[in-house]
Amino acid sequence: MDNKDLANLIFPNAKDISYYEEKYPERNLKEGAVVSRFAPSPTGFVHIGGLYQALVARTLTKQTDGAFFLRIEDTDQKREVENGIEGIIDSLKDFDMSPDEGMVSQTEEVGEYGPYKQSDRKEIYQAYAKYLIEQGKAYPCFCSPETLEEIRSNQEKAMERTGYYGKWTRCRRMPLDQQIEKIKNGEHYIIRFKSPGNPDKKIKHHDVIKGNVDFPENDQDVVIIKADGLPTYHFAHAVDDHLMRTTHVIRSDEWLSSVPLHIQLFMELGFKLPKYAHIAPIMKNDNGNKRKLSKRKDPEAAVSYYLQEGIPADAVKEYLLNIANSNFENWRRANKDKKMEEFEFSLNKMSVSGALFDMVKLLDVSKIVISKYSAEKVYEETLEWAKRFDKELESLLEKDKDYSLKVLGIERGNEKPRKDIAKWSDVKENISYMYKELFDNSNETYEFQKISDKQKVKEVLTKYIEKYFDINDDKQAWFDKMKDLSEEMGYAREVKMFKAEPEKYKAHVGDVSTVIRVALTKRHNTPDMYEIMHVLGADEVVSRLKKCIESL
RNA sequence: GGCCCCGUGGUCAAGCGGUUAAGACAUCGCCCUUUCACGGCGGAGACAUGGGUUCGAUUCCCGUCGGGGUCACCA
Repeated sequence: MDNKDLANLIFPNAKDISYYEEKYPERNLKEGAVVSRFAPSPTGFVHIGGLYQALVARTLTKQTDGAFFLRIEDTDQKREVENGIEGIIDSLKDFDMSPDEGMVSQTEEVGEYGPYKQSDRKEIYQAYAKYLIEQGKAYPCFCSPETLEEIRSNQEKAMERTGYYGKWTRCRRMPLDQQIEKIKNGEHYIIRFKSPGNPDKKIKHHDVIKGNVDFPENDQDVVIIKADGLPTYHFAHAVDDHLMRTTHVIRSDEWLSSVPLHIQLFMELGFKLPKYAHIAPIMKNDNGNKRKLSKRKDPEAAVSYYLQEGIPADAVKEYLLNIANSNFENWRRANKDKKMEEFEFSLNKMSVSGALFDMVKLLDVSKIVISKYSAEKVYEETLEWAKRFDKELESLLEKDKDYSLKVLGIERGNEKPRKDIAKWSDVKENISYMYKELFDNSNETYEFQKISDKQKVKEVLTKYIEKYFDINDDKQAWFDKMKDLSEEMGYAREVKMFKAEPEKYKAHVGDVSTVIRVALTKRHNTPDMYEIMHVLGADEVVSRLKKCIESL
């Protein structure tokens, strides 16, 4: 009787690990190619932090002609959510970040290193667990949850570290025949790793992001195969990332403290250790305290939130890239028209501690991204958003596409485009006055500013219609007439003149144009009025101005 | 509590023993031949703290304080 008999008793059908080692050979990639992955659990929506990790991993693999795959970590079936996998795949697609290999739907996958869903890899984990048992590096543990609880409370009483380790273990040194007998008797058990570690010794580890970190060696006999036959995270990580030939494990820094365990697992399994990059999570300020963005409390934790709000995926990615490598911003300013993929991303420039999520900054990034879009692109994107979230806007845009393109094209496509759209949900409010039906039915009122005396307003508008308005004027002529009108009314034709002698003039050309602007749009803030008039057309301009006069 | 990580303006951050301590967002002025925006110029605003080491510390070491992570048959 030896460990081999025990291993055979526990996993009689498991293959020899050499089968898998041959089946999943080293990838044939060029020197320096990064193989990395996004490995979420299908337990709900994709978290912005998950997208962040995926973006970092994917960017790196793209940059080095490596491979980026999606692995589904569904070893905890209790927490699994319906259509969880589809949700993840769709979210990645929404952000144009689909993986090169891995799951492509709830049940299908592509790639040579699968299965990419852990629950489909049961036999693989068992083969490696069997291997460990044969080597005497893992053992069956018969402790019940109650026993474990008892151990824990004893440890607490004795003021010692909690866990299943060293002298506290019950099954670690159980004689072989006793183990076999218990199994034959049908007792329940799980498989534990027999840790060779000594916590008095330190291990040095270099993390690509965190730098050098020293830890005591792991001495916990963690469970590697659970009662349901599925592996725990730690074991699955070691087996999968080895067999899938991952070069860089890029994950959230909550895993940093299990690195000693993972290193040990890789060593005992005879695997080559991948590089680790532990990313600090994106935080939120909560009453002066930092905390992780929470799925429960923060709507902005879900990536779907950004799409709902109408923030372009590109903007979210640029913002995230900004957090990841702060020199991205400078690069972006210097390379306005390049694709963000051309930015040379660097893992070790990533911040060691977690950044606070800044919606204001995101929106600023988004404004810049959108300002560079053509009218067509804005039209298409807004329409796509409206189809899902704003039916009224959808029909408004579709009713007269050419007109909508003109509206969205105002002050766009030039050197200094406007930056007043941060998200698609801003668009309707932004352009509604340009649509006759919305303008006519709006309950906004005419709010005049400096020149607000009814008689004066009426005079400005009447004179403008009768004497100065001509849709065929070029911009300079149009503006000169605005000045002429100001002068005729006794106001300053130049702002400078007004500033020099405010008492003499009472108002200036800007105030006059504001009167016309308000009459035309009921707004104080609008893009260039000359362009607006041209998009509206002469008839509509005159009709709006007359309507305003009547209302006075 | 044990172990580990972190601490530069409101936020994101450069900096790596000698700097007027960058830059971006936000904020406040001013300017830019109409408003707003864009753009330009300028202002205010920071090295958590106490000890060392050093001719000299934001940079190195230790303590304190503060923040975060982790200690499951969850990932």
